[in-house]
Amino acid sequence: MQSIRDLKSNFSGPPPAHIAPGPDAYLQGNIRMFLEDTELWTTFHEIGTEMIITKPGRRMFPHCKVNLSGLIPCAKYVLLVDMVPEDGFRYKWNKKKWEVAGKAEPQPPCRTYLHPDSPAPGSHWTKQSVSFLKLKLTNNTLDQHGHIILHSMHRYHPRFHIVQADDLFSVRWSVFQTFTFPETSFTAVTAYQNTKITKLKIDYNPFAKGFRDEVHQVPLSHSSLFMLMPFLFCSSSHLMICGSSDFCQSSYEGFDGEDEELPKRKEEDGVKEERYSPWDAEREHRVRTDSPVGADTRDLYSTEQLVPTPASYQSYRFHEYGKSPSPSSSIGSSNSGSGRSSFESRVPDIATVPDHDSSKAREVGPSSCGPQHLPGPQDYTGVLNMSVAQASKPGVIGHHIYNPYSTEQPLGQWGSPGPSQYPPPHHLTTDYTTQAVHHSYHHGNVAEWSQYPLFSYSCW
DNA sequence: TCGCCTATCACCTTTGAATCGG
DNA sequence: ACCGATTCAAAGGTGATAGGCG
Repeated sequence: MQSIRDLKSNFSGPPPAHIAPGPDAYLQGNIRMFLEDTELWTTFHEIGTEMIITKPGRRMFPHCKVNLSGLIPCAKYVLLVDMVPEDGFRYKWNKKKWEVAGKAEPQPPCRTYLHPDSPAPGSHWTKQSVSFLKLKLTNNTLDQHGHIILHSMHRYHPRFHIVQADDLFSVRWSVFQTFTFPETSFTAVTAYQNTKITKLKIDYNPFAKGFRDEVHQVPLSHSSLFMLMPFLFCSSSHLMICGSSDFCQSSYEGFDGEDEELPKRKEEDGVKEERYSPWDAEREHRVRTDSPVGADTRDLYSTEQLVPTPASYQSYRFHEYGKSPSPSSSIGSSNSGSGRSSFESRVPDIATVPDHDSSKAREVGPSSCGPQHLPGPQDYTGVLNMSVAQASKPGVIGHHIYNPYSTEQPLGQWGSPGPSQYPPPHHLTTDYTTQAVHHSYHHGNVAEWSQYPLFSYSCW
């Protein structure tokens, strides 16, 4: 068993010379993405992460922060994040636990958050962690600020896309990779439902410091918590062995007690083996019973690169993603190195809020790759619309085209796709903690692009 | 009545400009 | 003139709360 810490050391930096592949090999699968603050995410996930959504937009906490490696230093990349519904349900908080409250509402306008540094050379993305701090969530379907629009009382998880592209013109022709982290799933709410989540937010979010109870104040600040990360990783690494769902299945009631110790004290328990999401049990149940999608339907890894985490998520991954409509399927693509799947596309509404961070990115000094020309703010609105038009031409079909969504599994997956819509689940290697599965995505069908709005407003 | 949403509030952190001293 | 450290105010993020709405 290998802990995430080990994995990090294994994967950080460029590949060793003796296995050093050519540039194409970089494209073929050496890109690694690691979620930072995994302990914090896991702490929330164990209880059932909730994210406040408001009309003006609310930041996430914890916020998404990732480390990247395996990028070509000289090549430019674009980083994107979108939010994928976990399932086709609406939930309600009933007596200290989440319950299904019916079918999900129609999908809100789909938006993708573009990291303000994009595009930037690989050296920029890899030299430091990449933060999506300023990503905001909103429930305002008429939002004009480029925030990601979600439905309250619905469950989502962020999906990270990295695209090798010199500019946003070429994003859609480029190979992209998608990463998800199971512990980042959350329920969008307009007001916190679980008081334990509220406590965690207050304890760990510096902006909420004013609400901390001085008597029971957290001894560890957010930052100091992660000073202990190596120890915490050691503890949690035990939990990676989670082959059977029975082992990991939990009773959510275990978290119901109001005065229960917060997970921040988990280091006291050292090797607490039963760490799980409160969703696990319910998911398992739903999969077997009332899931409208079907339990064993799709190849989750054909479209997303699930990143192993220190916690025990494996138990439900197959079930979860087997029924989850989020990732698209890719018939015949999958793990064959040359596999190029054919996708119908759904064009995301790419948007980001103006951010001074982008100016920081442009301050990146010249790298060994020679002068970098990080573009200033540009109006890509027309740019990408034009790209859509061009993409519709038959002549460009052969290009690698970015396609986070497919209509096989459109992002608006609220309709209940029949099980036959998805190929059988792909069988993973049993130990995927040692090597992440890589997939590149390519467009095959671009005709649909024009159906979807792209940059309905300019927010650069 | 209930569940959810929204506006407002006080408290806090973050950020950047202004100032000062070496 | 330059640079780094410090100070301070404005901007913005936070959960709590009361009230509105269907």
